[in-house]
Amino acid sequence: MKFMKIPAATITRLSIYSRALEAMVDEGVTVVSSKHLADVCSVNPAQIRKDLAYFGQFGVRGVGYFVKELLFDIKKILGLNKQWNLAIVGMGNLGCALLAHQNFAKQGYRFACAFDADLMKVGRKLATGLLIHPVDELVRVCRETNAEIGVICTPPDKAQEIANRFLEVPVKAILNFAPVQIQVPDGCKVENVDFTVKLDNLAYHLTAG
Amino acid sequence: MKFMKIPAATITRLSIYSRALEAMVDEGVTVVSSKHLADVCSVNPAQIRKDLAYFGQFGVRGVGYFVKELLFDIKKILGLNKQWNLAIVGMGNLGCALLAHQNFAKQGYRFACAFDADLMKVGRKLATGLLIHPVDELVRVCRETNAEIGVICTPPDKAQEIANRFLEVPVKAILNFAPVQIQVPDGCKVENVDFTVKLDNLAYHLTAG
DNA sequence: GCCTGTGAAGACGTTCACAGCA
DNA sequence: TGCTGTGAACGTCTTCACAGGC
Repeated sequence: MKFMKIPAATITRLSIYSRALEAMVDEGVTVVSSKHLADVCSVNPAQIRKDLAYFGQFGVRGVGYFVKELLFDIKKILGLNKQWNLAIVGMGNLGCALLAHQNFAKQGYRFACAFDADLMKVGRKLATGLLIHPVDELVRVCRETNAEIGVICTPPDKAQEIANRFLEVPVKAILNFAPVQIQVPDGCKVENVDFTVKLDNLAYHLTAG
Repeated sequence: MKFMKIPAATITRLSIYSRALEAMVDEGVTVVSSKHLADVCSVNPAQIRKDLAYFGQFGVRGVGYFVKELLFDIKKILGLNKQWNLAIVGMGNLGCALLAHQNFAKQGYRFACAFDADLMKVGRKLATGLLIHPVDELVRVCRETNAEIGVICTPPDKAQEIANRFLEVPVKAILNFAPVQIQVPDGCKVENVDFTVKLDNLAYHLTAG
């Protein structure tokens, strides 16, 4: 396949495929067809083949895909063959829950440093042994700990300011849990995680759909 | 505008517009143009006008939109002119953080009941005064408390089972925080909130550009 | 002049359908 | 025969460009 633009949705699906493949490895499944993987991931089989085709040829005609190999290849495509250092800002309920969450570590994400604006929280040590730094030290500590991805768990009115500090580091990828659209220049990528937006979708569905 | 299918993305954006409009109300802004709102929401102005056009005419030519009115209309479209009752399952770090989170209440979402499989947690009262019920009682308690939207914060291997119980109630909308694709019949809508997928997107961006 | 509302054009992503190969 | 890989067809969403109206 020629060089072509890869849809953002393809990357999202690759991530979902990898999750499903991991489960299959655990279950001892060794070979999977696009049809079977499609059923598990609730997508069209052709979609899976096309998604993979952007990056090469991974299957065997008449057979399917070898689960372990495909998982390895997808993780490599996504850049998950290394550990990523996260910097988290805002140690409220949500921030602390994220730190304690097991899934991150399992996927190769590691919290390298934590920050809060509240001086009552600064200096406190978290269960993981991580120290809470004041926001003022964000740039310095992020550089020292090689933070590559910023996680924003602050109230919405503080999110842009934190993003600006991340840009200064520079951190070029931000996971934003605050319900605002953050403005960043090209070269920095923001992903938003917004529960309320999802809930609103459900409310709309229940109301109109 | 004729009857036409409304893109899912439109609903998501309406939710984002409403957030921006709320901020504008707080700031005392009374009129906004599609251009201005577009800047704040990082979208194309024509997109906003088209999104709104699916539902009617809300603006004044040569002027723009009245902030308060537009906010009211969008909330009505989304079905946010009522309170929605949530049922949450899985009172781990994340589940508890969600319960404590302020944003839900502010948008008209209310936790009506909570569940956990761990019998050590069952019977405990949460800070909000909400009692943790055993999962066995899900169907009954959801019916009694008029739960309309189910929130799944369990480990992935339990998510489908919980979804099945929700379907029994029946709860026709599910917000799923577990990193698996849940299978549901038509008539039930699932929205997934998956941090790891978002992080994988960022990792890919940092790796491949 | 300015900004909304909207048909038409364009870009993009998904699905089909079949050729190619084990 | 069975399943992948892929160009072509299709459908959907977004953007343009301008008519309509304050």
